[in-house]
Amino acid sequence: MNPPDEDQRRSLMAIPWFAGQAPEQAAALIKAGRLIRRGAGEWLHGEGDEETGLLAVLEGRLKLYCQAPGEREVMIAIMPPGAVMGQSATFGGGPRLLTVIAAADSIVFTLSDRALRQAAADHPGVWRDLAGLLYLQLSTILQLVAVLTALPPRARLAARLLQLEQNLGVADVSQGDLAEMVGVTRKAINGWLGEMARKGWVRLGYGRVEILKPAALRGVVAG
Amino acid sequence: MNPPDEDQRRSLMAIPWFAGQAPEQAAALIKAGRLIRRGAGEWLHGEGDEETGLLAVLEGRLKLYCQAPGEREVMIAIMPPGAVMGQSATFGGGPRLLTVIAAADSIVFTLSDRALRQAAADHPGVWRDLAGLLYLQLSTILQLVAVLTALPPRARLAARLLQLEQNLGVADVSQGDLAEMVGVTRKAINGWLGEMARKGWVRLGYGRVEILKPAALRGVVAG
DNA sequence: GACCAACTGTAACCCAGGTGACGTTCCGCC
DNA sequence: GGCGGAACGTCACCTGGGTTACAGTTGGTC
Repeated sequence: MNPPDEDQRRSLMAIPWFAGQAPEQAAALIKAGRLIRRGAGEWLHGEGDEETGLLAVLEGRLKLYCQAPGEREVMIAIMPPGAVMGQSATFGGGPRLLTVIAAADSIVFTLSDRALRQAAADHPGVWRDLAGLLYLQLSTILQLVAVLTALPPRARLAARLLQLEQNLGVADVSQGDLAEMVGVTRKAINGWLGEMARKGWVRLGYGRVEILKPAALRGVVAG
Repeated sequence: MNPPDEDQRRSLMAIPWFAGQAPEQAAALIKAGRLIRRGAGEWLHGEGDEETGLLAVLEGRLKLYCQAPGEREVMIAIMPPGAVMGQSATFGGGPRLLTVIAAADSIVFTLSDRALRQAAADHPGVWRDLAGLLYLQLSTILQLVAVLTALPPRARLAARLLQLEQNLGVADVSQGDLAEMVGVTRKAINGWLGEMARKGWVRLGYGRVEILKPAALRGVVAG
């Protein structure tokens, strides 16, 4: 719950979304925000924080859960360091839409909507960049929707793996989490990953999947 | 391609998103926009228009298609009159993300990002309302993602029907379109709708589904 | 070093839904 | 009033993945 120190400011400035802004504006935003720490498995907010605003992962990893009808919660994404998210937990008066849980010990930069508005008073460009961020998120999720409706399960798995590795070569996910995200059972995931491993496309680890042949996965996605 | 006339301005002002804004601001936005007409089946843009901005349906009905990997296009939503959408067809340099096609003869209000920025110069509140709109869309699509990953196919169908009827009691969709949105074959849709019809939950028509017992559908969604 | 929790591998059975193809009914247009 | 295209209803076969339950591993913790 502290303002970022010098080191952390530098890390934040390196995040693409901030890096793309006018330097003074980014600095102002960073100054207005707060850092919070969460241990693995901890719930992100809930202490009366404003629940609408921005979220940026500095260290660790956040799991995003979304409320589905019938008491279910689905994990829809995992945010790695550097990811930025515009969030509005309560909008339109409905129940909480998004639940954010730390998957590992994490340091997260948060910026409430109020702080955002204040910063925007001095730097009107904030609004444009916020809109840009939201547009970007919209396209990401839209893409997700397309994948979910159009692709058969195995292709969905491949798409998810590619999305999770993000050129890192490794996706840090358990097969159980993958199953939840893809919307199938862990058994199915396990079987398909086994196939892929036999073909030499991936190497399986404990809570991780190493992608050896991304091109092959892309082939599966394309059908 | 004309500015809205008096009547149409009134219709636009009645759309919730505009209605929620400061009247002068909404008026300025409406004045800055353009109306376009499209016949059923026509492609919405493509004549070199700016492709980022706002879209509001005045009359008719728009189908939203999203590009999925492997040359596939999935219909993800149908916009009824009154729906507003922030769109950014090309963002991040990728290929076209969203394709908009008129499902019936339609009149659509469009507002380019440039016009939006100009209007925002006089009425800074525009940005806040735009962000609000985008947040709202984000939650809608997020909800869609949750439904798609967590729910079994029949529940997805029920959820879609409820979403499409919007308290009108009738969903104007063909079974083929439903199939595409739910991500199953038309045959499956046909069977399930048949079941529901036998139970008296819905009445089937040509290119339409009349919802008689929304509560029963909600039950299916909840599982 | 021992323990516990989380994660991974696997089995037999079953049913939902996909495939591909066909005839029929409905709507709008000429 | 007839025609063409779109939407609906149905068939037989078959694969894929769900279900449930258990055993073997890994890694972190005390």
